[in-house]
Amino acid sequence: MSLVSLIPIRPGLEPERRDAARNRELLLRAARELIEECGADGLTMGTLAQRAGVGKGTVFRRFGSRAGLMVALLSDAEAGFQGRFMFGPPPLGPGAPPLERLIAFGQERIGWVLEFGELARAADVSAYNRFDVPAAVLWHRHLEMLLREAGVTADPWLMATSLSATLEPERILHAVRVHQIAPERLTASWRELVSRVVRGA
Amino acid sequence: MSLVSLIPIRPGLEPERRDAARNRELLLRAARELIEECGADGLTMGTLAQRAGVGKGTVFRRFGSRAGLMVALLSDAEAGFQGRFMFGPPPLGPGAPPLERLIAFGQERIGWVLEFGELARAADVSAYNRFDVPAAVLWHRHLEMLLREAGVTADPWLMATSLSATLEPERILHAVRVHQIAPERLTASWRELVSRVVRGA
DNA sequence: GATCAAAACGGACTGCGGTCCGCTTCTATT
DNA sequence: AATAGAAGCGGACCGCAGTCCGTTTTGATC
Repeated sequence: MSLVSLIPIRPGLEPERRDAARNRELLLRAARELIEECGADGLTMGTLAQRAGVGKGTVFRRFGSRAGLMVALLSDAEAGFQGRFMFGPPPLGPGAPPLERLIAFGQERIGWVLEFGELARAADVSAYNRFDVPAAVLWHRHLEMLLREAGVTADPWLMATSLSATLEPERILHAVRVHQIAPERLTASWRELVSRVVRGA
Repeated sequence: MSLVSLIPIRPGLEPERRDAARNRELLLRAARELIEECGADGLTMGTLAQRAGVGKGTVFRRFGSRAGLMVALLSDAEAGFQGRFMFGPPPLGPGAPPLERLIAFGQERIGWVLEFGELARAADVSAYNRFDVPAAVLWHRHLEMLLREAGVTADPWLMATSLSATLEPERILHAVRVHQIAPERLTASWRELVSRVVRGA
């Protein structure tokens, strides 16, 4: 049972009852407040319901799960990132050579993780379909495309998978927080990695 | 608070009271039975305690957490794997050129994941310190050493991290089970990846 | 404005992982 | 054999994510 299919994604076109819309706003606002106060890990669904003044069932009806809530909260940050690497100025956006774009992608993503990583981690939690969340699929496709453009013919799909794995929030946060790795060192290593993968093409 | 420090690891030398030893055996046996019957995801700590005929507190005293139990159950499989890549015959063990050993390591590990992956996934679960579990640290060090031997001077520690990320059970199982990727394709891609990383040295 | 089915609501409820702490069992010491 | 205190035990207990289902709200239709 796919997580995605359970969450009522709102493309903004289908009808939504007024009480539903009002409660969505109440919940998102309350969630942001609570995360501000207690951190993403400190947010519980019960507290959220209470703070928003709705029942717990309503929270789950809206977001499907705790992870779903986090995904919803992340969507702004994700949309910004997606916009930049798809339509923004080079070297992140189109226009630069693919290797440059790959390097910039990793650099940007590492910065993004450092800013929104805790949320992203909370959105990750569970099972397999973590990799099938729309945003993850998009990033993966983007990397795969850049690899192809850069002339990598050896299974770009799996290569993109490996590169994605390197950029996972869990690992990056662990490196920075536990092993005190400086972000610049992360980006330098990413540059090395993609350079070698592409150069070997 | 490190997970490791909470789990009473038994190097076999410290004393262990007879009742404790007996209960450890009861619990491990019961756990294997339950996993046989319900799968690793279907094992609950309460059921385990009941089946073993001990209290729930005892289970947690022994293994610290659900993840700790899974680690204990994995230890045999892990020990075998560790022995092979550290002391076994080439190309996995010492004697072969580092690139060969890197390739063999990934291949072996992919096979290992396909066999014990579900357990490993259950042992992973939680937080940051997932990467600081002894076995993970050992693998990481091994990869780092091989990279150094192969002449990779650009931040072998972080390169080893990227390679480890590629071999994570979650991703491999996802690729195989959801995306129907054949194991041979995984190993081929791994070979490409390490070859490029090393060749770029 | 009355009607009605569908949608949304809310909070009691379940099952889980994990903790706590008073009680029991061991073992080292004499 | 007696004893003392450390190590281990067990199950009631807690907080959490997620479910269920009787009740309420909504808005389209007449």
